Amino acid sequence: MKKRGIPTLEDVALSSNVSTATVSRYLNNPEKVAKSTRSQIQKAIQKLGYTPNLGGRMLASNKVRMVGAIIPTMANAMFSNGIQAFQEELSRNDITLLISSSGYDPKQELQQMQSLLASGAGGLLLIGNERPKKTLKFLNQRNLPYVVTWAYKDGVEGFYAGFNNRQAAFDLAKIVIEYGHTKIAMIAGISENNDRAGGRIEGVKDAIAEHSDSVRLVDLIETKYRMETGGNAFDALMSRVDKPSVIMCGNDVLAAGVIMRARQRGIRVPEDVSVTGFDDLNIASALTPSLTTVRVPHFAMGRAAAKLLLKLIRKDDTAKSIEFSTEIILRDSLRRIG
Amino acid sequence: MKKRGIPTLEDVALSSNVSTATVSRYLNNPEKVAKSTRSQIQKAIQKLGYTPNLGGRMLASNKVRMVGAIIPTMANAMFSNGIQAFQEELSRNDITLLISSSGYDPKQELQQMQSLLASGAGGLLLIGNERPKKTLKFLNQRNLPYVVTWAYKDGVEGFYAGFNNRQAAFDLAKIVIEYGHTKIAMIAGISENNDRAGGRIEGVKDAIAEHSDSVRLVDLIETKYRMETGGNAFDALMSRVDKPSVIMCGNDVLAAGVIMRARQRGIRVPEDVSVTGFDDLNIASALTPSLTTVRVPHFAMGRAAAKLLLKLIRKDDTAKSIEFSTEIILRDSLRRIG
DNA sequence: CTGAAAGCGCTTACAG
DNA sequence: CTGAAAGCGCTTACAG
Repeated sequence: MKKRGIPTLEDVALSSNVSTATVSRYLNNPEKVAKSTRSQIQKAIQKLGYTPNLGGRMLASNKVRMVGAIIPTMANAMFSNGIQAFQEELSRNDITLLISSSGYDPKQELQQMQSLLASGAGGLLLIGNERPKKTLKFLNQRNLPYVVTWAYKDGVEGFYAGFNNRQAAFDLAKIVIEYGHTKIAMIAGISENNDRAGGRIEGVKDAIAEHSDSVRLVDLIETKYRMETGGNAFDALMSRVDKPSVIMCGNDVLAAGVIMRARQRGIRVPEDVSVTGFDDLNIASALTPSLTTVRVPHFAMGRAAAKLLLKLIRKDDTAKSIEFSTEIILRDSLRRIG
Repeated sequence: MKKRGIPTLEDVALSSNVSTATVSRYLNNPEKVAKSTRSQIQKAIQKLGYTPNLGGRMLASNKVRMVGAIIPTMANAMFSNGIQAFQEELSRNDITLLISSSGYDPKQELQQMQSLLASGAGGLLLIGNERPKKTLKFLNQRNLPYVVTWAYKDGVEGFYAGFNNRQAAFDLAKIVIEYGHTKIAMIAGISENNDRAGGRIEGVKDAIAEHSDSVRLVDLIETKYRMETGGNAFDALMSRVDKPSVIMCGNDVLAAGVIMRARQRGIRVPEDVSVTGFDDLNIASALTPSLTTVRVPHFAMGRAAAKLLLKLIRKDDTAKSIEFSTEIILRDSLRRIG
């Protein structure tokens, strides 16, 4: 027992009159050790209070014991449920989750990536598909298994457990148009470096383009996903001469901000203006009026992402991207007009 | 570059014409390396995409590089902001966060604890103060630094960065009583193994006890922190002959469920019944009516917890528990009566 | 079923 | 300011 008094594998070997190789075998593949030897070792471990040293293990073997996730933010509930499911699935496989946040900043994301790798991550969960060449090069160079979630792209290399933001927003916008709305405004997330926000904008534009004779995009404001900024954008929109009949929001947090601000201003939703969200967070059903939004299968997605990542780590050939479908949830904040 | 193609410190040394010792120094104490050497090494690291190997580092030195957090759940926004702040502060100190969730189950908490330690955690963030002897013994035996948050206890061993749930609930209940409410019902979280939920219940009871001649606790329902269970509890309360004039909820999620269900039932808040929450999540201000609640300084608390834990890890003598005060946020869901 | 030995990638006195 | 070398605790072919 060296300096720090912490018993090592060697101490166990000495104390049980076998080699370190045998103790190691006992620890990792007990069935490869004779029964009588097993109990000797077991006793020695008990007596010494031995616990394997992670550093030694990591260095000597190459097993993945941890994976990392980098999410834009833990504030708000946007990613909570997905990450919860991701972590639970990892835990079931005896893998620990390292987590960090990037604040929607690609530079920070790269930095966090490096730091997670340095912390032993043997795989990564990333949000969205848009990142600088430098980051991609790093990932590639390290040959690190990773899964992209919250987004989905067809026919592209890489592995996804996500959904098509553009399609989902398109579907919702089609319904909005079908409901008779011709003057659409959008309050979106900031699309730079954020393909989810960007995709949602594109989806709305696509739908409008299909009805370019009658429907138009009155205004588009990009802003941070916060209730307050959503409220501010709402004020800006409603002070236009050319007011929208519906405000499509890039997520539920923005929509909550809009609905709250509308109440403060005495503007009625949906009588004076309709509102839609995206995500179907808890908040969506709790708002007054309840929010028409897009339901994203956060939980299933997080879990699937973990399973996929695990397969990649194990070099399982059956690893395959999964696209989740989203669902339009019609509630009271969107009304038929015209 | 050995087999797996992952560059090692040696590769960097080779590529920059210095010894591994110097590269290591550059990594750990750049100021001990000549400027010109630094930039050589920097270039090589860039070129190779080198990231230090954790196993090697852990084995060679004894520095703490990761700490773990075990939170009851990541679903909902309850802990999100606190954990976000915690992680950011750790990141500033080059420490990675290992995270896991216990589902409010003490057995799982212990298991997660062991697994986080086996994953290299050199310190722990724990929520609340109530845990089985077995868990405490384990913590003690490992002599592991840990900080308790979301709770605070005076004159007890251990380190806290939290607040007094009982006092906070007491303060809110006093105001409720001052507003003229005499028939109080409470929908609380499940208090078994949850001192935060328990403390909030006690606080309300304390306040009622001070007015036992005029005020009483009509009913107390303990349930999971979910909107739906909150709604169900609301139904149960409003089907009583002896209806409460106010429903104090153990947190904002429950309160949101109550307000939503009330609307569905055609029961007006606060005209027919007042409602209060706890936490001041985003949702609180977005509800209609907006929710009277207790504001918890999640962000400051998470950050302080990280700083405290870091001090404990560094064996800094100035490490000291911090108690945060909470604030009553008066909004529309609570009205004066009588 | 077991052991001797090489090696995993890093840090750190120790010398210079 | 820099390098040679020992050593951290484990796993794993390879022999036997």
